[in-house]
Amino acid sequence: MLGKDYEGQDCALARALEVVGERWTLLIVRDALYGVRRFNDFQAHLDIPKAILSGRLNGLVDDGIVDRLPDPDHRGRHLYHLTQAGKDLWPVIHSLLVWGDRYREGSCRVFQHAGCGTPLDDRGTCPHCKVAPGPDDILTKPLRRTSRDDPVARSLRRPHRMLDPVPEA
Amino acid sequence: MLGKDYEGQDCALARALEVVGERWTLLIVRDALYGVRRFNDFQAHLDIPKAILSGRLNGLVDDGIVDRLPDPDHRGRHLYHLTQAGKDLWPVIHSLLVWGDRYREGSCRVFQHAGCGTPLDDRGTCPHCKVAPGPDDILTKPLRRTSRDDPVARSLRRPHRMLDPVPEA
DNA sequence: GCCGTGGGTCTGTTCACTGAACCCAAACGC
DNA sequence: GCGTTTGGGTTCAGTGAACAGACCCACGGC
Repeated sequence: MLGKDYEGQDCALARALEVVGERWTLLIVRDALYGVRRFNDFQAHLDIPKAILSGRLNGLVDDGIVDRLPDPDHRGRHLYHLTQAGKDLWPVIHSLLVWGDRYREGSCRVFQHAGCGTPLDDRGTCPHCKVAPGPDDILTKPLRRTSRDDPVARSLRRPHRMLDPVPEA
Repeated sequence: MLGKDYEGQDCALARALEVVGERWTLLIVRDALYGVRRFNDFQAHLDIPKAILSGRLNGLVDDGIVDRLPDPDHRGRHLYHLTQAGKDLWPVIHSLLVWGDRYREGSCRVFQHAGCGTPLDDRGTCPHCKVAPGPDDILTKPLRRTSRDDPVARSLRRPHRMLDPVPEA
């Protein structure tokens, strides 16, 4: 995107959008929250050109949203996983999911507090425990079968805890 | 943006980003929440090329985020104001503001519940009343002087209720 | 009539997104 | 050993969006 910055805007919103406002970036963060960690899995699940994915992951590493670690099972490969700053983007993703669910198309997933199983409300809080759990304390499961059929989509059909790594295909 | 859609993504997040994921769009919605309604005011406050602003406003009207009404004071001009779907983007804006505040730069504004004056917490709820007020029930005021000096920025230096129209320059 | 202003549209340049091709190192089949 | 596949990229040309600036038209003031 030409000029991804918003120089003149003295505003925290503009600063946040400079990091996550580019095309694909929030979808990558969403997948990372779902537990995707391998380059190939992102690519398979997002249908994103490799050059763009590579650039976005580098940018997210530079911006401190994601850490790049060597993959212990495969020399020369990497695992990308969210930093605390990345995990703290969950409220952003969740509020967009809620809005899209209400005004565009029904959601395909439900999110519930891992501690008690209660579905989260629109503000991301557990109505039972009165807390706003972070992603590592949330279970998600699909509401319906989606149209995708890649290895990541297949793993995500089973209920699982957010941030839990998706198994290798 | 070439291909603003995310066809293969069967997900409410992708649908939401198809509406508000383009450059400038969320900043326009932010200004609309602050009470900006005139084409010229958006342009002055955002430093956005007129062609882009025109395109974005048309897109937002098409997507049902904004209504275009004739300006009763100036024949031939329009006022853009948020629909309910647009006002419901407030949680998205707020969560991005909170994230940008924490990880990028300190916020320049504070938001408080109009009913009781209590500042909102990070989830957008009023800790005193235990409700999540909509934008028409929120007061905002600047925390510090910003670097901008256009007519809209000057009006926004005074505390005011969100969605209240900014006065004509 | 003339000028200034609001709200655009048009134009040419720059630059990001895209798919396809290419590359290299490691793992695998035999 | 050797050829092939796979992962994780980089490079390339084509396309279309973003941008600044020029232009345009309707209205109001004088």
